[in-house]
Amino acid sequence: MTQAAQIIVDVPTMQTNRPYTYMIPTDLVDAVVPGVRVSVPFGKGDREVGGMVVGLINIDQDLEHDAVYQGDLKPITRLLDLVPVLNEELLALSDWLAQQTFAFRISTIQTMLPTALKTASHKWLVADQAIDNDELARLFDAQGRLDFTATTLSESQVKALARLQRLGVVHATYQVNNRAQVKTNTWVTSQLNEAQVTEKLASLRANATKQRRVLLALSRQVAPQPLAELLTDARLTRADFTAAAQRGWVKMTEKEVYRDPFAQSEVEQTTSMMLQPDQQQAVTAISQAITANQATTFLLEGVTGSGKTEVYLQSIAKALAQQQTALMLVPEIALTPQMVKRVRGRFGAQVAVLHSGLSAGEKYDEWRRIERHEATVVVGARSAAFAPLDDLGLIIMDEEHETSYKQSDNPRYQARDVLLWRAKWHNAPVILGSATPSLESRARAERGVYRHLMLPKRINQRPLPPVQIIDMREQLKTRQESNFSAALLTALKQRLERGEQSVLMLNRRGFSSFMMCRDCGFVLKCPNCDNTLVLHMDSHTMRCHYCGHEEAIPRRCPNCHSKRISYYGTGTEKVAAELKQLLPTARVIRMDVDTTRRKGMHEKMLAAFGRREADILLGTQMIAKGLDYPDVTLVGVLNADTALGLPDFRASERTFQLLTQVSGRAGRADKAGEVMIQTFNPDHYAIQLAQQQDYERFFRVEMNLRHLGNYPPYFYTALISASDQDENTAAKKMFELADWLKQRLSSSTIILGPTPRPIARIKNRYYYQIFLKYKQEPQLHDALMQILEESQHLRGLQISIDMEPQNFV
DNA sequence: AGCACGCCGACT
DNA sequence: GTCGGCGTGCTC
Repeated sequence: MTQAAQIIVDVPTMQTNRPYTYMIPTDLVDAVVPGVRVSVPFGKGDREVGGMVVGLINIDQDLEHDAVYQGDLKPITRLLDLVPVLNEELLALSDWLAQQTFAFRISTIQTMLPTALKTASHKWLVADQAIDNDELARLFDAQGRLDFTATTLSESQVKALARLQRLGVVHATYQVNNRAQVKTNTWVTSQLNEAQVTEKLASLRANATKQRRVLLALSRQVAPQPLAELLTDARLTRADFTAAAQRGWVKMTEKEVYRDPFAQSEVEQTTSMMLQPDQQQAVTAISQAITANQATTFLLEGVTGSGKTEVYLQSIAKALAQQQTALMLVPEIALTPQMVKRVRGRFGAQVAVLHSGLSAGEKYDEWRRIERHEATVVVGARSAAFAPLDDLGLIIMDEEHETSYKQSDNPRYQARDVLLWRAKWHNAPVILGSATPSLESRARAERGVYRHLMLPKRINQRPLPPVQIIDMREQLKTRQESNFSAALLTALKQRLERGEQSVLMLNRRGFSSFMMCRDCGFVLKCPNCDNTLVLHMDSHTMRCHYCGHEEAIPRRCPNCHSKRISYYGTGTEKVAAELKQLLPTARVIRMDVDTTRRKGMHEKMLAAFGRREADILLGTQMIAKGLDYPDVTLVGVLNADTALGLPDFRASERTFQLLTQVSGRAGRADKAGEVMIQTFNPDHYAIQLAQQQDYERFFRVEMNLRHLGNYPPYFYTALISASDQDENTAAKKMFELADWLKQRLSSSTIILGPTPRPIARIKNRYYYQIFLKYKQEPQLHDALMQILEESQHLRGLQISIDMEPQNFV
């Protein structure tokens, strides 16, 4: 019986998006199993590429089958893992996900693995003969090797090297690197007993101070100890112990350690809290599903402060009590230490955390703790949906309406769908929690697809803070171009006097500072992308957010040479400057993408605000989530409606969710809070209903509008985009495609477009898109697959497909 | 992706 | 004649 391996190679293209069959060398039989990474020769030049074993076949038995490749098989070169890094479940999930998102299988596999386990393939050129060209010869090192991947070479150099290769002067070798670095600590074990130490000490040369110190250190402790500890107190270096090891005094061993992202923070243990009747009902229903191993999906709808987290925690406890594991997703932004602390406070060291703030090494270590069953509860952002937990008993998605759960680039997956798939695999219930559920989820709850659980009351029984809407149109008539209405300013002053804190939110969605000429209306745009350049005060440049193009801030209008060109719109910097003028004594912390870019800054700033080192916290959307400070009695939204102008059918939903969420931030403890929303659209239903905190009404109104507009949740959506360097080619191809789709799909499907994308040109490529709305379209998957396959033959045209897109810009 | 094959124009 | 330009197709 001869076994061969089915391998997905790390070559992300349409043509190679299928398993390849490789021979298993005799010494690797038994070790090559599905889920291990390997290195294989691929293509004419036998360059080494990474690959993932996804299956084994018996070539003697299956020889007659058409499924088996009939040509000669190449052998696997090398094994990168001794133990599978993906289990059966995750391999199956990667397959399903590739289908769902029209991504390459290797891409979905890579997405599931921590960065440390992504292979990098490396190419070297080796000189076999002397190279007569001096310039080229200099590129090679003393061993006659040239790192082709790492060295930047000019085009002419590449060509010259290619000729040398053809002439047989040099040849190429390849290597697949395994980047997984296991961190180890050195431990020192003394090989001497007390008597021997004394004896050695006596016989030492008088000036052998280092040896003396080593022996003294050893005399203090016989048990093995970490080298680092020995080095702290005794003016010794690693070299001294290496020398001691050579003398046979000690034995040095490497012991694997985890990079612990919690290292510095000790958390206080907490215990279950008493539940309100609504909470109790929810926990009971969820517990029953956990016990019965039912893949029920619960929609847990509860206003801010209604105690959703306690329901999560007690449900997790239930799963753990059953010897099962639990997975909890939270939006990246909410993954502040506060949230992690709450989970860790209840479940201690068995909690693993996965989010983008961790280094590659830390993530890898957390991942291994999960994989080895040392961690049984995982809290993480979107990508943690793939945490390698076995035997899942419960899955939770907090703030399920958050758009960050959908990845915006390939593979464009929706974490919620991944969780529902895994729930089915494990027969485990899912909790989708939110104060303002997405219309999609809420509609499913309505139809009984999900079980609806409600937490309508706030735990402390205190009412939600009063919300006041301030009409900025009035404001504009009296005081010009200010970000602050008289009412908000008065309220801010009041808090200052009383020594209370305020939070100000600037809605940056659909909004940024750009340069506009006050005389001719000229707007500065990117020369590559036609996209408006955004003002960056930190670097004093105008920057394109799509291609990274940067240029100086213009002094005069490039169009009419007027000096009256200045920025338009509002960044937090500008607001902060205005605040300084209006309230010179107020201490302000400004929090936005620019000030929180550095790792850990986000937490630091929030902590400083929590310690009352500032009176006002000014920030973008990122401050809307998760903060809970007792002394905040005023929340102000400077511009509630910037998102409403966006060409996006979810604009109202997003605005409503944001305002509702931020309103919940005021007066959570014993002091009464107040919310002020500044807007130019005071009559808009999203703003009105957010003021009344009336999700139910909003749901009805919005559902009605979605129904009229044939939008989700009444219709499914898909976005096909195509780009080409030539605008006409892109447009022409897309019109053909739309026609073809019209023939192919049912008449109930609505095909919108093709239209140029809102930002039609990015990096000198022109974008066109087709938007599909459909109810039932069994043909759709095949049709889209066919489009992707056929686009391979169209040089230059790139097509991408986004199912249920979240962003249209 | 990256490599080879193959068919055309510009040279030693 | 050959060298090398890029368009085309394949990788177990």
